[in-house]
Amino acid sequence: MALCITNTMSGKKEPFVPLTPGTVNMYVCGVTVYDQCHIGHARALLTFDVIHRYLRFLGFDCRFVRNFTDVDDKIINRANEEGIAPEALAQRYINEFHRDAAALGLAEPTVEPRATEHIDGMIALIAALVERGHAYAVAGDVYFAVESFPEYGRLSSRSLDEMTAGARVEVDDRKRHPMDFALWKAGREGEPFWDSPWGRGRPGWHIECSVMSTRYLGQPFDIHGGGQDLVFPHHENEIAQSECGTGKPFARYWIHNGFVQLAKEKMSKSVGNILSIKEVLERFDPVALRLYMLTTHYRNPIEFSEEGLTEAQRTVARLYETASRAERLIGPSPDGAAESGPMDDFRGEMDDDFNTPRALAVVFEELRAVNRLLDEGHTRALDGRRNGLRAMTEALGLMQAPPERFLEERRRSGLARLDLSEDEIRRMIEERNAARRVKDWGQADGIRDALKEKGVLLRDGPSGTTWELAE
RNA sequence: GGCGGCGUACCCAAGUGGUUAAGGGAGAGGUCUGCAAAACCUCCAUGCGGCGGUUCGAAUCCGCCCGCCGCCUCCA
Repeated sequence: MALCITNTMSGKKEPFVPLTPGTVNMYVCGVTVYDQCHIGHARALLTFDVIHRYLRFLGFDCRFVRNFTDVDDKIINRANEEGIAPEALAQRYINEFHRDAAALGLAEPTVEPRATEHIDGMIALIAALVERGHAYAVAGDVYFAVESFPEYGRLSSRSLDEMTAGARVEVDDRKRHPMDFALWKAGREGEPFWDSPWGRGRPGWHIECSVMSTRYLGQPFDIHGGGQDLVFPHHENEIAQSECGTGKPFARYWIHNGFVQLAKEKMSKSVGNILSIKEVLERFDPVALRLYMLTTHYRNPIEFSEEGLTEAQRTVARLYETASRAERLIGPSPDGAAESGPMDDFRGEMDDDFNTPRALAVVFEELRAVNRLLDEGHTRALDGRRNGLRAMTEALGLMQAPPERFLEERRRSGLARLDLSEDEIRRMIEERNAARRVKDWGQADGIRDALKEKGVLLRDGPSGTTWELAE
């Protein structure tokens, strides 16, 4: 089965055929850098990280561009409030973004362009639009004339009439049509500006993505992605600008991820229910967050759930413990050949519009199979299955560190939150094992309970007693 | 008002016309263990918001109703 993708443009699942065999060009709208990223951003980031990883897993040479929008009204307003330069504010949040991205374990994009580095390209595209009669200048502003593009509204499947009827559209006499949008904004005092044929000013919101995507990927390119909320107006406007400016089609497959909800509600500033990535990662493992996100299909809404994250945390430990057990028994061989049956199943599910919930079902079945073989000490059969499990979890970005190192790190960071040292735990385990040797079960169980009270769980195995932290 | 999505077991969540409705968690029983824990094994929805309809056959298609959510304004 070949890869199929639900294309927002058609609303249907379509076989994915890249423009150039073996290569995928993908652009994903990044963030406007004026504030901390929240878990809604995390979902979009993780969704496209998994898509990116999976495309590479399939062997595609995947060129992945994710931008920063670093000139915008919100940035200017926020910078003014803080009394600092917009550039400084943007840089601060670009730095913050990079920290979050690293914490989330995102694979690096091929290019990470900034809007302010592409002003020339934007001016050129706007000039082309004016020349072709798709845009008009009014007192230093330049607007896109939506009526000049019959296809306008196709992505979001609505017509200009539907958009205007009863919609909350601001009245602006300078616009020819209420839905016309700004390509270029005349500069005001105290704002960043660039010289242009229409005077000093700055770009409108959508033009930067039209320019940066095609600058690095050509036009048309294969995949354009982003959050569901960008379908209209952002992506609709990008299409209008790019197709009218060049006369060529823009992006071929449109992918949009669903929202993160908080208490059944969309997370938004106005509701005041924002949860930053940082806050969440202070309490939950990034891999657990990733796993949790993947348990719901990327197009569906997902509820932020403490219970769900805690459960995911447990599952991540299970995954790494099994991988670690296997390494101890048969050694590491992450590049070894994988058992083909389960891998085919996994690919079949992922090929079906990146159906991660089903792909995870395969992962869990393999996890059980590997544990069974481990229990039986069946080393010969183990190798292929273990390699397969490893390959699947790596393709999803769930396994990014050697298992033992991950578990060690997890213990260390968890321990930092308890008033207990590793030595102390070892000492108590020693004490308990001494009691066990003389069959003083009361004393042994007492020590175990005391540790459990502190959040340390003991496990007696044939090769001694190990411990782990409760979630 | 216009456009779109969702409602599946105690919880999360796939499945969108056809043998037994994935998977995870919880729960029950079992193997192992001094007892636990972990791991493994077994069980756990004749039913998929409700009511009609189409069909040999529907969670899956159609209609109506109920409930929830998103977009139409900055938003991942």
